[in-house]
Amino acid sequence: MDTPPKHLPADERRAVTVESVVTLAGSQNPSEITTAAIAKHMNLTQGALFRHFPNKEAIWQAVMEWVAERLLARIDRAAQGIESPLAAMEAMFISHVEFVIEHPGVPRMMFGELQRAESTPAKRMVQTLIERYGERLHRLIDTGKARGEIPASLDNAAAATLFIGTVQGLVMQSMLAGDVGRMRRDAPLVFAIYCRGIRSAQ
Amino acid sequence: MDTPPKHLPADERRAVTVESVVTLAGSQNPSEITTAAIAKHMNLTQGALFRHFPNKEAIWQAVMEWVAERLLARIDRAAQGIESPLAAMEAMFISHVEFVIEHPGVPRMMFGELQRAESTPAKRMVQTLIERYGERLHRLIDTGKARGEIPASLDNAAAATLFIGTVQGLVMQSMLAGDVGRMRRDAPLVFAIYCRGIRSAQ
DNA sequence: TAAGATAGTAATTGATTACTTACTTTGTAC
DNA sequence: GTACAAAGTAAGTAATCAATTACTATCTTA
Repeated sequence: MDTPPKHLPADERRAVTVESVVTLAGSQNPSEITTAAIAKHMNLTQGALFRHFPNKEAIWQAVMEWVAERLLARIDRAAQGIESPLAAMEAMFISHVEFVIEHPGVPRMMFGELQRAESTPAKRMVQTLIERYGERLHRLIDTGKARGEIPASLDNAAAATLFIGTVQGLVMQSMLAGDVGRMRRDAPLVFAIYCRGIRSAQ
Repeated sequence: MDTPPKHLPADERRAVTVESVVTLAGSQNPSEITTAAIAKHMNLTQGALFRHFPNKEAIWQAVMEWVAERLLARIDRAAQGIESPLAAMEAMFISHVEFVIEHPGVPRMMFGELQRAESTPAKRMVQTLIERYGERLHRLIDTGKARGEIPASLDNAAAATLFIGTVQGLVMQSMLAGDVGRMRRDAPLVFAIYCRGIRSAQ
């Protein structure tokens, strides 16, 4: 047992905090994660958190920054070097699903933030994340059209919406079943339907 | 101004309560709807709510029962009398979207309940709602296969998952944009892609 | 090694929330 | 019209939560 040191530098403590929240969100409703629960999970007193974050909102902002950074890096890496846009989209899809399987709290947190009425920093971070995700999809679809893999008549925005919705449908089914592993099995089947939908002419 | 009577029969008061929650969820995070907010919205004191519901959980249960009943009735009515299964699915899709436009709080509440870790009565109600929704889709897809509209090779479960995910994708885009109305415009475009996906052979 | 900065603890605070209680008003049946 | 039940009010209560405070332990560096 190498117990972690009691005192951590501020940036490391912030990183540990973010990871704790991501972990906790994997097994409970994100809106019910208290600062006390976060502190307990990292063997810290509740008040100590506020040495590193001005308030709870700032914790959530940091968490969503972590998510945006990691997820975009993951799908970019997955699509990298794949010539066919449709194949690249499939790689993005699968890697996104794998990311969610590793971090089941992520979709929970994203839904939770989007539901918020006020425009919090965390919510804005989710919004720009999905914006950037959409940009990547738009580029791939355009390339697909140029290469003749995708009919020019396809509505880009609808195709991008459906792509993200497809991931969400999988996530929701797994939340219902309480079994994230089945996403891995279902993902290729569901993507196959999506793929035929955007490939075939109107 | 015909002010509503101060004293309502218990069942009417419960109905008003449910409608208040649905309305409030349209403009704020469901998990942040307090009993005080519900009472204020219906010009009642907070304590009076507990004359009609044993606790807050019971209020949420009643709300989700309302949602399940209304939504299933709506999509059943939409699909009724339509011979072609694909056309029936489109009618279901559109009517579901219309339902969400009328009650933008509904998807918020459903997401919120599904995220809950514990198995509350409200969460179970959402689960059976989606189960029953899935049964209807399965039946339509089977009929479509029998009639030759849909290839027999199609994976029923994946197609059902994607159908629901498609609605969710639309909902999420509208939550992002803060504009439910655009769902009405995008719905036919997105469904067209889905439809080609399940219609075309592998 | 002394001193200042950094990171931690433990206890407390004020606000909020679901729920309760004692009492009052309103509708209705005889 | 009176009695009784149903429905509502107003003022609580205990619990929970984010944030603060006063103090302590631990690093770092001159």
